[in-house]
Amino acid sequence: MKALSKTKAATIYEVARRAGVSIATVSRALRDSSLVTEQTRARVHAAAAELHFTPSRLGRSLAEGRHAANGIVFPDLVGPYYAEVVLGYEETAAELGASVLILTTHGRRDTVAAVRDLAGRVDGMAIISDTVGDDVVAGLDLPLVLVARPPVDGVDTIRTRNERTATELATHLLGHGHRRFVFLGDPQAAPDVAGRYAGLRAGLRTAGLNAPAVPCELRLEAGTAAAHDLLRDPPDALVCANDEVALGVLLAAEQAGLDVPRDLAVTGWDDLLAARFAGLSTVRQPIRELGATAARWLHGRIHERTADPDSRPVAARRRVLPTQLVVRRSCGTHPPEARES
Amino acid sequence: MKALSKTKAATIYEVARRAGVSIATVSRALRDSSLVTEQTRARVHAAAAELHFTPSRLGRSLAEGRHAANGIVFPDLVGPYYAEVVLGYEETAAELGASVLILTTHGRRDTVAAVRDLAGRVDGMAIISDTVGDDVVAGLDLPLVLVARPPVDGVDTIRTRNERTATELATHLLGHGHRRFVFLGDPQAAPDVAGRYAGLRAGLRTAGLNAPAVPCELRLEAGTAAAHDLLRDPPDALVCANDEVALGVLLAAEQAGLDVPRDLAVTGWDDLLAARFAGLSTVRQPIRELGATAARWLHGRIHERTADPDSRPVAARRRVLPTQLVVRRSCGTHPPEARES
DNA sequence: TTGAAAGCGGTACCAT
DNA sequence: ATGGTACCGCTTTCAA
Repeated sequence: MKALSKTKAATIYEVARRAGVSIATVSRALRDSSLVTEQTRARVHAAAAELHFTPSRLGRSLAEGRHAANGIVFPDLVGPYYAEVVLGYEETAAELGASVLILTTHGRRDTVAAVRDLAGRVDGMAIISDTVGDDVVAGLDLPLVLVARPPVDGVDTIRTRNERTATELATHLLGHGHRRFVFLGDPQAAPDVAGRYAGLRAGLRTAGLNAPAVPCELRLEAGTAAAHDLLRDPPDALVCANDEVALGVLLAAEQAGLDVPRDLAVTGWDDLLAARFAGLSTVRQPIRELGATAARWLHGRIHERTADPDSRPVAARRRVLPTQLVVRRSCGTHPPEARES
Repeated sequence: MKALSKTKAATIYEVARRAGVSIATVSRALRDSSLVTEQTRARVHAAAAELHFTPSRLGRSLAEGRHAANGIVFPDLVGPYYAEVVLGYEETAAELGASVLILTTHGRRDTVAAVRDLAGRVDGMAIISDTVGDDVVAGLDLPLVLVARPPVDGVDTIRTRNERTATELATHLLGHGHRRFVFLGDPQAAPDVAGRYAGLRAGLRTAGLNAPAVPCELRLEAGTAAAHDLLRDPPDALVCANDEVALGVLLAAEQAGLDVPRDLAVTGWDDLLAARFAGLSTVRQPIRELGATAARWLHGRIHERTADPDSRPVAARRRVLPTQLVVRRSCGTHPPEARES
């Protein structure tokens, strides 16, 4: 019969009694306040150590009026994309002394309630992509950073470049001689996708061309399924909303006995690890930096009022991080030196 | 001069005053206690709505003595592996009403302090892989689940099968006629890797063979670098600790002008998306289920004491989830029907 | 330098 | 059914 391992945690009162001082003094000593004698400081630390005392976060947060935690809301974590954003976010948040709470909205029943609940647990939060509507965002009463999502009045927003690079991509594909284009993805579904489609069309317009958009979920299987139909009468180039879709298309093309890029050019977006091995031409984004910047901005927003309550609020920030075309095999035949392995 | 958007949140006291009742009644009404008149219930709800009142999580948690949040500790989120675990974990935790706090230990200075801090913010936590030492685990005074990590006395542990499937893999490779093996990975670095190496050796032993282990980080670049040396005198088969390493090897082999699997067989572990496109033979694990189970167990542990304080603690649980060999091109030439695309 | 006490924002027991 | 009030565990002002 051993003693129970799950013992009740010691409180500041017990430490105080053991050290023979008041709780106020314990608090000061443990926070290295300069108003404590070295002697008492030592006594308190000793008592705390003996009792394995760790201040309760709840008590502390309640008294301080802050959580020392930030939230991040995203659709899911299936592709590497969001994982990378979260990683950059957590890393930077941790450096700045904030824990991170995550919330995925994908298969959730009441997203709005979940987001509101999260808002009650953090000092600020990042909202990625189209996870919650503008009205909800506007109604949240805490520092916010929008990531890869259309701006909302008065809220900081950070994105990666979609349109311009998509236009570049279009130009590149035109250079291969492709004329019949199809965009595979749903511009309605995500702002990023909308931007890519818009950029593609802008690029094609210069050649007097256009491309229909075939809605498609951002998953590999969806890409394969959509391709099965499209490949009966394949276009010259299939521009996919992201790499997962494009990889699905490659699979379907192989099954259909089509050669990429001879019979059909295919491009993606994100530069997943798999894209490299599939020889997929795609677009690379500084995803990690996206998350890191969000965390940094949030930290700034959270502390700016505290630091100087009289300072007028800084105007909402906007930033667009550059993206980069990655040319591989799948978009058309290139002279060897133009290719990247 | 508009009013500040960041207004101070309303408290239960203000709602009480506005509704003309006591805070006790507000609390009851909002939690749908049956001891409140329908009339007052309505009045309170109205007052709460007018003030946009949301109960403070801190106040609530402090009073209830629980966070309604779980933690999860993992090395990083670079590969898809941990992301998938976290995803399964968050999904299930959310269903069970718990928020999720994440903590990555990778580039962190004081891991132990960070883990202890996290412990103070949650009701229970999952610890993945070798992120913290046994002593620290044993010292944590809250419900815990160990994931993909050697058991610690009295703590629940869940893993995926390594040894047995690695032995299967060895047998399969021997069937291809391979005799000279090298294991690429550091058995010291992670318990999963150790298990895979042990299983491989067990399998080779049946043929009177052995395989040296060449330490290597679990990253693609590390695989490429390590392969550059090894490929001067290539073994028959290079068994890699995970897919990222194996993919790095494939890249190196291509650069060296070696054909896989003719000149060299290569295998990985994890079945990343990229593995499929690289034709890499590997092992698939129910990663998501790993995280989901951890969340479920944790929920059970957290609530078992509360539900029935007199119940004797359940013995530490152990579970090993099955894994599955995925045979593709890279391990050797197969008759077509034995292959999986 | 130290202590007493007033919050922080709720929950739930005990009366009425 | 409702109100008063004692916590929950800490920080911080105000006095001494």
